[in-house]
Amino acid sequence: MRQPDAPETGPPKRKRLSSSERRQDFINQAIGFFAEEGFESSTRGLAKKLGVTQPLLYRYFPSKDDLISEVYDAVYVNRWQPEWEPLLRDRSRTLVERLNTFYNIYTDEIFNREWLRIYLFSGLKGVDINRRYMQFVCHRILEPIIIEARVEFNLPDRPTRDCEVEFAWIIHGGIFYYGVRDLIYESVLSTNKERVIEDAIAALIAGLKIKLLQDQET
Amino acid sequence: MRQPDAPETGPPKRKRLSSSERRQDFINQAIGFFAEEGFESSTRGLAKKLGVTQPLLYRYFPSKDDLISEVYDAVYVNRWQPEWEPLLRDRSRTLVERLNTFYNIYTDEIFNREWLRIYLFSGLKGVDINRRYMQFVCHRILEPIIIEARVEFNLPDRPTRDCEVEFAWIIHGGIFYYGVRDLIYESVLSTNKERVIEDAIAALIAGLKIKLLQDQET
DNA sequence: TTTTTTAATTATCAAATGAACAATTAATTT
DNA sequence: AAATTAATTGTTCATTTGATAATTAAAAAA
Repeated sequence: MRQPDAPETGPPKRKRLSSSERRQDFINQAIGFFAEEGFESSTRGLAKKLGVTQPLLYRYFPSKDDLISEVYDAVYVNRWQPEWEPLLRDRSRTLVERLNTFYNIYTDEIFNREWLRIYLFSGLKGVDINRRYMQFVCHRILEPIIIEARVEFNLPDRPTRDCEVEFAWIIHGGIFYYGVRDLIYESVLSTNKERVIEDAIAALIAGLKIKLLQDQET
Repeated sequence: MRQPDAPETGPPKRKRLSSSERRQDFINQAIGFFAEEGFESSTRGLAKKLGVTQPLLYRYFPSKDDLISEVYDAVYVNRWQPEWEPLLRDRSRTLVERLNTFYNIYTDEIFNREWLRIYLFSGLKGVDINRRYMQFVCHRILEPIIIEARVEFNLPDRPTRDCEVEFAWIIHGGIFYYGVRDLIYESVLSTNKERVIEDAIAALIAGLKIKLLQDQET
């Protein structure tokens, strides 16, 4: 039912954005929508959340899958900051400092409901981009850490070993899972992220030291 | 089209199982089905996998949600073996031995596609049983570990601190995430589970030792 | 055997979904 | 004021979904 005497303020008229603005807005909000509801959810539901009609979606994306692809890109590709990489290799600082700094800003970026849920949903869907992201983590984070650790401990350079990377994965995965417990499962005891990361990094470096020295002998 | 001259073998007539047999079979197979397809998947798809008609499901379960509840019970409740608990507290063995034994048999049970995917799906769905399971892990695994560690290091008994439990969660979560990477994401470097667990436990004990001694001072 | 019970099927319903299109309306630019 | 185009309304069509009612047939009881 219409408001009887709606004055100049008027009802919310249709907003007309430029084609590119609208498109970007769709992608941004689609992230939030699919993160909450899962990728199986309807385009009608999405349109409702967007505050537009469902046919409009098809003016901007040929199909639902195309929209989802753009969501993946926005989450996986566009959120990694290139300046994070040299940070790990900055030998003017101790390894502990570097790792703490890195994991704090890295988790500042990915520890939010949206990112984590998109990650988990896409992982369960078995999409390829998920596997590629894990390789990315391996090459851009874990292997550099091991190389830097070897320098820190004055050990000769050599390729990383699988079990060394797996150990780094244990800590990295533990930190990641802390974020999941905090923001998805909402069952975390201490919300002092910095402290948790500090302890995890300490265990990572201590563990790596032992492992790298062991591996040295063989 | 019917087979023209089907002999005595006959077409597969409807199989009539006892009520309880059929019901149990439904639950067992539903675990595998929902683990693969997610809980949003149709009861028709499930019935097809079961080799029965879809309405038959509703003779055994009032609704889809009721069936899903039974799936949760079968996965979360019925797979924990009570004999695992005293194992952690058996002080006739060193802590390293106990933890390695425990995590090897524990992961033997939960590291399979079914269990892990049900866990991840239900976590995203936000169902309560997931949170309850995490509390279970906390009280039955992590806190006992910390208490046993304090004994191992000859420290006086006292209640566990949140940040100690969180540290144990980091390692536990890292191990869990190793299983996810292996069986869900299928991107693991070393499939030597025992070795990975061994390294993780070593880091857990070493990390706990430092933490517990630190916490002692304050 | 005949009767009774009940497991399982067939046939459906009402609502929701996804893809797609035509015609219309209205905000912005020229 | 005219041209452009963003966005809406309205609709179609084929599928899919959770769920129910009525029917059929296999096994157990008489």
